[in-house]
Amino acid sequence: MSFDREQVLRDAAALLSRRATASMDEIAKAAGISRATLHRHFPGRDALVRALGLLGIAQMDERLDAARIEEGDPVEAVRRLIDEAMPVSGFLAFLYGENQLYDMPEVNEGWARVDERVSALFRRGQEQGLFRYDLAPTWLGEALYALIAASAWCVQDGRMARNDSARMVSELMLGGMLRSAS
Amino acid sequence: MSFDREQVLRDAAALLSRRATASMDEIAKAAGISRATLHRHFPGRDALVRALGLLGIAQMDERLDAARIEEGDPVEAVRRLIDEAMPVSGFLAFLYGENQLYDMPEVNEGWARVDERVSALFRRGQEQGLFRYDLAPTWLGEALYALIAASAWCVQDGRMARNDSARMVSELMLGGMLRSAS
Amino acid sequence: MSFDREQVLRDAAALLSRRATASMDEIAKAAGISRATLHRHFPGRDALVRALGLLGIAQMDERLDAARIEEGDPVEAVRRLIDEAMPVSGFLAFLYGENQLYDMPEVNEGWARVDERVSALFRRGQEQGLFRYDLAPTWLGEALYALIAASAWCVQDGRMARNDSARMVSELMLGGMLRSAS
Amino acid sequence: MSFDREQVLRDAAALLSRRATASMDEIAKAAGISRATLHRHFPGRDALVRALGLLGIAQMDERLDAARIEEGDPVEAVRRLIDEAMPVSGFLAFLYGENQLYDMPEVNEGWARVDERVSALFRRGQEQGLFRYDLAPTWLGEALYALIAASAWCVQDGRMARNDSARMVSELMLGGMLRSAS
DNA sequence: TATGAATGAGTCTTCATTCAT
DNA sequence: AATGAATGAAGACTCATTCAT
Repeated sequence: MSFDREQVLRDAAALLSRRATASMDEIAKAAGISRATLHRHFPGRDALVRALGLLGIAQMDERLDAARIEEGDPVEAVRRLIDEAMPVSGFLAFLYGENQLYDMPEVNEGWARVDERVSALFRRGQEQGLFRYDLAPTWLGEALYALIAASAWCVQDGRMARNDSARMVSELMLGGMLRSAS
Repeated sequence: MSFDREQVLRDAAALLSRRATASMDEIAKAAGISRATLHRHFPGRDALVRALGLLGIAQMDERLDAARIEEGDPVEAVRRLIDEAMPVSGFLAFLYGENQLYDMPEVNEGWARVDERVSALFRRGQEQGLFRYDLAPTWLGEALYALIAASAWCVQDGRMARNDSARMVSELMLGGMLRSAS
Repeated sequence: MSFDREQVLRDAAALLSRRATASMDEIAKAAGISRATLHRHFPGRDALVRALGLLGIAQMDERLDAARIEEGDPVEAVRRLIDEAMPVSGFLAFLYGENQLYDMPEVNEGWARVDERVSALFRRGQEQGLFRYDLAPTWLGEALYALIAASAWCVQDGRMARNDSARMVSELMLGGMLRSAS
Repeated sequence: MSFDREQVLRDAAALLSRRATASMDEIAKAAGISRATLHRHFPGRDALVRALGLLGIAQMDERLDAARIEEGDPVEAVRRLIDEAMPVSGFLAFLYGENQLYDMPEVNEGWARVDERVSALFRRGQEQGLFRYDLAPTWLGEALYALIAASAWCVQDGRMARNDSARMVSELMLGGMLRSAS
């Protein structure tokens, strides 16, 4: 069985974002490989966590690029952002929840860059008079990550269809739950 | 220094909801007592987690009662729910994130009851034509918990004023981030 | 250095029969392995004590078989019993002194079986008019275990030659200390 | 309830000779007093063990005096020794089994003195041609302590009548278990 | 003197990690 | 690359001990 680094990391992120206390043994099992192999490729738990952080950030950067969030209508940009981010929601959930990452400067910086890009989008929407002024861009960012993570867990647990998740997040973020005014 | 069980649990919930891997030592320090004292009152980590789960559920039940979420205008009921829940948002964040609780039947049942009350409110809002039909009550519940937890963390980290948090969650849930809706 | 389960148990029995309060660390050191390795093979102190009890009983059963204590002249049977038991005297001393074993049904039953075989030998000797009637089989059994344990400790402490120990016990049990009896 | 130091020590010796791992709590309960009281009178577990050792030795010295083991017929002296020692058999069992005592010089010396007096008796018996030459005085001493301890436990467990115990030990030591020659 | 709270110290236990096969 | 053994390091837990009531 060949070793698929990205798949292993995906499985690890999915597990760790739900159970931060998972042992290396459980992680290896979840990824379908042996402890020793896991250790060979990621020498130490810290190395694994770092790799998860770095890959997660790289993925997010790619997705933000693909979504061209700096361009066009902010509302549509938010939709594209969510659509693009959803396939890597497992990594985002991990990044959002894992506090150990705070001790890793490189990861921290990378995440700050990602977060800044997202915040900039929200600011741009506010400046164009499209987004509410009374919700801080920082909070909108946090809320977005929280909702994407929540939807990822719902999908994982079978409480939501994978194909619905992007819309569930987009609609709530953009329109709220009220039927009213629209 | 006298031992305040509820305060200890509050501190423990705040810490554990952020770092599920926190050691008993860290928890004790966060609560300002010694490891041994923590163990005397909660014999074993499981006991502590269980106590946290049970207290969190009891608190939520109280708050749902206080908010009278089964009564009146669903929109106002949601606002009251969020207002009331915010003071115990630390416990809610813990309940939302701690997967070990799944192994404790009593806690599980309690949480299911709380969750059902919340879902019922969302269903009621939909039946009255006030809430959108295309967002499942289950998802709205998850989103609500996720946003409350996120706001609790923002407050903890000093990125949001405590007094703003309820409004931040309410507005996003009810109105979404778009200005146009008003 | 390869792991020899029986040797580890032998060392543990020798130590625990003398110092019931010995820590797992001391036991591991006495066996020439690390604490962690000891724990890997015997997960928890109870498991170690149980294993010691079960092995001790199995050894005694074997030795009673080998000594054919149910056959032939009771006096000779007692001599054979002592001769055979001496090589496992460390385990017998452990079984004799360790009261934690009382909480382990399987060990308890095994020991009761061993004890019954020994008592039966003493009863048989009495019935054949060879052993004194005024010393109860139960007491003779206790005395035998106590003397074997005592001799094991004397050998351990270098106060008695290993090769003498069986005779020391046999002679005292059978003939008493008086010279006149001969 | 007045505090009876000797009674407390007697109870403690009885418990500790059987369960060396007994906690201070259990010891206090066995003696019918509170932990704090036990600690007031014996500041620390070591102090308690030391007090037990010293009292046990003092008792034995008294009993050896009372038995006048240095005088008269060695056989009768052995009988008197056993008769006198039996009431303090609990302490003797403790002294015999407790290895922690080896670290206490005063106790060690005291015990050496007691042991020497007992050994001297056995030597005297051999010199007078009454005791067997092939059983070393050291071994006879060990055997005597072991049998007295064993009988104490049998009495404690209800497997032997208190009034029989001295005879059970004397007869076995002096005459052995054989009916034959006498 | 008894009781219950609090804690430092030390033991028990687990886990990440390495190594040999 | 997989497996099982071995272990240091770290966390969980218990107990002796002190203190306040």
